[in-house]
Amino acid sequence: MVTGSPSPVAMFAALADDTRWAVLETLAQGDGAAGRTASSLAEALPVTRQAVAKHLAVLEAAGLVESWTAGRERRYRALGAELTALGRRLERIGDAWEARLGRLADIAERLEG
Amino acid sequence: MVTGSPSPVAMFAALADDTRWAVLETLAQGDGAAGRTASSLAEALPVTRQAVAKHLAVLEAAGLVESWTAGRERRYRALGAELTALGRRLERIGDAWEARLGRLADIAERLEG
DNA sequence: CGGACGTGCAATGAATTGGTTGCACATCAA
DNA sequence: TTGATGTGCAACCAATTCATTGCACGTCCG
Repeated sequence: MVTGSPSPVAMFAALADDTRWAVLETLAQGDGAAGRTASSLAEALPVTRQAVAKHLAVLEAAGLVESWTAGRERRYRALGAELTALGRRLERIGDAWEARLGRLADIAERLEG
Repeated sequence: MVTGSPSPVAMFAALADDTRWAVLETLAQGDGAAGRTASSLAEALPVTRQAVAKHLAVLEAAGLVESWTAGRERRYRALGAELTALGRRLERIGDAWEARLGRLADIAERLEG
């Protein structure tokens, strides 16, 4: 069953932890296409394999990571496109807030005048 | 004392809560320049004034909200520009991950060919 | 087959979080 | 001055989170 795209809030929660960022960045550094296992990641990080596995589960639930089975091991890769999409979303919201504040209007006026 | 710009992780933590988003959006809806008080926000939300005050403190520590004193009350306003900057940061990281994966190279090649 | 390796699940524990109530202090207005 | 209003701080509680250890199950290889 394909779970609908996760809520932004769930994504932010997934990104609100230093260890999780370390997992993500370690994951993104390697050869993405091949993927990496939780055990392999744990060797490069200061936490246990089980902790990494939990973080990967959170990240996958948030839609920021993808996983597949390869024999007796499970491989993961980072989904940069999802991060990019989330970033764009934030940008638009922030711009809307500033626009409402009337600042953009002032700037436009200044540019015209 | 001006605290250095808060860490992105702290910002994500601040954005990882539904009530906090409700606070932020209610704050951004009104006349931003005038600001709104915690009490005023609490009237429009299903939590107590103290809960709203705590959320505002978290948001301010994360650099997403600004506050100032006006007589006997404290007024807050949302800082959309900070949100926009955070969004851009996310975009760039996501793009870098995808680039490392070699997909952008493939796409470029396809566009050239 | 049988051992080694990789994974997943459950239980546990310390720390953090989101929310509440209660109270004390400051400020504006009648 | 006195009362009403708005804040801020502290104590407390339930729920969640991050990380650990221990164990059972599946899969590859000699």
